[in-house]
Amino acid sequence: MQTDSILSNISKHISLDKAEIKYFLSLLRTRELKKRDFLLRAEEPCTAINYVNSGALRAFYHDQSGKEATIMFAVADWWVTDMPCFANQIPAMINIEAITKSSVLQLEKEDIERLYIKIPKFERHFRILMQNAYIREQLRTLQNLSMPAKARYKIFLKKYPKIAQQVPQKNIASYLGITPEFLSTIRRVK
Amino acid sequence: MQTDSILSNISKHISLDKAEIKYFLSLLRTRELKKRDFLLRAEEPCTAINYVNSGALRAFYHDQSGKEATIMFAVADWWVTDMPCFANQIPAMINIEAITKSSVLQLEKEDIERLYIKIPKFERHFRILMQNAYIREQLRTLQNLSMPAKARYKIFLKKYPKIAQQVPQKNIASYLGITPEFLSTIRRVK
DNA sequence: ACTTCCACTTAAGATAGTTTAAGAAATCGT
DNA sequence: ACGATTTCTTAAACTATCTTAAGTGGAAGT
Repeated sequence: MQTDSILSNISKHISLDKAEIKYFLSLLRTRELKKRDFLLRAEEPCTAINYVNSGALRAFYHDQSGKEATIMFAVADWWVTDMPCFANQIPAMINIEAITKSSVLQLEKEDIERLYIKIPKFERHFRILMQNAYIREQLRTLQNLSMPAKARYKIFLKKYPKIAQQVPQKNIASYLGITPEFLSTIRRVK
Repeated sequence: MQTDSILSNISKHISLDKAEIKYFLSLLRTRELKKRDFLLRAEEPCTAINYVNSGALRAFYHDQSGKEATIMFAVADWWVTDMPCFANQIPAMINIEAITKSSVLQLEKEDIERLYIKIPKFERHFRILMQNAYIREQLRTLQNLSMPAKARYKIFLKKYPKIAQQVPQKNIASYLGITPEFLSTIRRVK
């Protein structure tokens, strides 16, 4: 199991001794995904939170009319799940699909709850992760409300240049909340 | 100082003994706001996180062109701050204004950091708050991307009926990301 | 090598939301 | 209780973004 990356992710916020590291790692399970495999499908139970070791994934919502809204991309060193459904143990609303061959480490809901009890420091780690996720989402809301699509696209390119190269245009369009056709016209006129 | 409400807010997630309660309360400072007073102004340092005892507040962003985007409302039993700026100790981007006469309890950044060290259980409390805030924002993003204004308005009314009654229409419009005029036409046709 | 499929582009017509302006209704200060 | 301000509504003209449709090029499958 590839564990260097996740341990360095965690050591950004808390420090663990050998026994704690061993216990933590014992809770993880590797999941390998080929391009276009689903890590999670809507309607299924969402039981795990996932750390991305390598590759790129996309979390998206499929509305009644079949239109897709991309909630987030996740590349190496990101955590991803359907948080509303993971937290409340209800069926997933969103899908998570591998855009490229990917490798993730999964931590099950029951195990993370045990982890919080056994090693309370992890509350801090995930408090900081949740705080950062909240901050990111809030800034995104702010941009969605106050900026036209073109400005949002430029910010996206600046903020996530790697992702912009790894994923198809139509996914970026659905992240920005516009159609692929309209993204195309935005791109035409620099 | 009114403390019943905040203690019951905290006891939803963690339990404190007498000494811990005493210490926690010693860190709080009451702030009374008249209607239209600002709890925080853009550009100023954002040093505190605020718990709303009573009243109603609105957090909003003012873009270059002077257009307002309402980030969130906060009524009794909500926590509010400019989280990006609070977390990173940079000048505030948003304003927080009292919509009605309000009373809040403030917890300073340095104090909350001390609190995390002295009573680590609070990491859990704020982990859950941050997680809920993240979930709320993510659902909002999803709605902003995949629904027209009218559907978003209906959801807003359903989710926050109290707020809908307490705040002016134009604020709701700026929360939804539309003009007050357009909100008016949406409301006309039930 | 050929076919099929999918991503991306372009363009025309349709719709959701904005802007401007004006009047009506509610609220505020004195 | 009054006038002054602010909020809400209505309507017309305008703009951003969507829908549909058609065409191009590249990737994948056989």
